[in-house]
Amino acid sequence: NEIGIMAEKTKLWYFQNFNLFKELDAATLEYMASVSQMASSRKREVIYFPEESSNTIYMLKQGKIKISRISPDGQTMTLALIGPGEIFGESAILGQTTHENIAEVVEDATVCAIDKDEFQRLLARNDALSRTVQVWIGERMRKVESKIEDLVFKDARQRVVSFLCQYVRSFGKELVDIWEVRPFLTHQDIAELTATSRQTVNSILNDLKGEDKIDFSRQFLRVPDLAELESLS
Amino acid sequence: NEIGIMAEKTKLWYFQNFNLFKELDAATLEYMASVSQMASSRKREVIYFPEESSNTIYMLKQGKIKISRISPDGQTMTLALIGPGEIFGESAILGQTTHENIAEVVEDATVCAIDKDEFQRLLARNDALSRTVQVWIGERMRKVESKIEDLVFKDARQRVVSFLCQYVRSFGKELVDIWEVRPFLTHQDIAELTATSRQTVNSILNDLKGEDKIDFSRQFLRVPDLAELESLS
DNA sequence: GGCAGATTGTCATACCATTGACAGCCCCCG
DNA sequence: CGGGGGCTGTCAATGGTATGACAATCTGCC
Repeated sequence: NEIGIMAEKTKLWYFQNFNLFKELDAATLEYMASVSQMASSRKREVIYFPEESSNTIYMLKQGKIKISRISPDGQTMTLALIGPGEIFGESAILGQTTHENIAEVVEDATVCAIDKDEFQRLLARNDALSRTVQVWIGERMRKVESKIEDLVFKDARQRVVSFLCQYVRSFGKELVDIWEVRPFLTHQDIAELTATSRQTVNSILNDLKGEDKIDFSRQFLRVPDLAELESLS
Repeated sequence: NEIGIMAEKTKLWYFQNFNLFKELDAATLEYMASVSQMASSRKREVIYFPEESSNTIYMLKQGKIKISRISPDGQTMTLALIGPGEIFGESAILGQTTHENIAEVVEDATVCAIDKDEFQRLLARNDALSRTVQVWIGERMRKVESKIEDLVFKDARQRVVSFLCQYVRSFGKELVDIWEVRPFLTHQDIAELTATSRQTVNSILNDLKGEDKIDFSRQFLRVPDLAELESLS
């Protein structure tokens, strides 16, 4: 990893703008800045591997991270995409001693790392933070459960549509009634996120383009009517 | 629900034997007993429905509960089976205001209910409990993620086998090298737990019986060599 | 500016598992 | 003790999706 140690002030500034920590007092933020480490990673770098011991909590300042698993025979599935302002590696504070997932950078990232024991101590001392983290874990749980629901109840097309909507909502911008995200993912990435095959993603995407539900190139994805698209999932 | 209010002493005794609360001090246990309510429910009763507001944490003393979801067109899938000593309805402390799942009794149960705010207060005051609950949430997260893994990587047979192993390990007893659980579930139940169809479960189960990997009737399930069975999943 | 590697497009084939339909069985309840 | 509702067994038909193969296209890099 290409580690760049940042000045305390920069880190503090980052924390102040971290939406998860909005309600924390200045002293706590300063303390967090002092015990954490900030680093930059480029696309395709891996933050942690399965089996690695998990003793760090990560906070993503910018970029995108994907959390995935690989089966014994090499198939890959992606559990989640992490965006700016989100935490990952949370299994460390949830009693797991080793990682079961792989965290890989998909878009050049700035990541802040904090030791899990240090974080535990903060949690114990700070009720507001503790509550915030609880809610955030709940959010993660909700997402994972709804992923199961999608896998069981929906077919490939609905899963892809459902993913596109979430993707646009999480990472896109609304510009005069049209939602846009950039850069767009490869079909392979989407296949791993939706538990389908590359070829299936390709044909679904082109069908949707033919129906004018979406427009895309390798650089961007645009959705003229997000509500309409969501109704298809 | 057939509610039987129990004497404080009985409730206290229950908590002392609740494995999640092993490390708590006597005063905390007494307090919990005083603010909680114990009730009995019979098979097929529902503890909570989707959309219902979630403001209670439940602890299961005896029996079995299934946590499931129903799709708009009526298909059912089961996320988890809860056994004695486990908590459910945890979404309440994870910031969800309403339930998304349905909790249904599958084997006559004794359930202890505690208000979520009361529980939050306990968590804030008691670090040991807080940590215990964190770890337990982590365990739940691990199970849910591994359910996704099964759905994506494994075929129907492997999923059923994998479920049988978990089921036997969680709810069975080892008697002279043979594992046994009773009562056994219906094929429909297993289908909902493994995201397959009733007919598929039936044929897989009979195949396994033919290969002498398992033995079962409507009353029981026996596994002569659990390690061997596990190797098939 | 052009070439190599990655990505996208398209098709035919194969197959796992769902669906529906129906017969037989068990077990409980009247 | 007999009937009926739920559960189990079995089969044929169907279909959604994976897979493999290959061509066309793009993109970044030398």
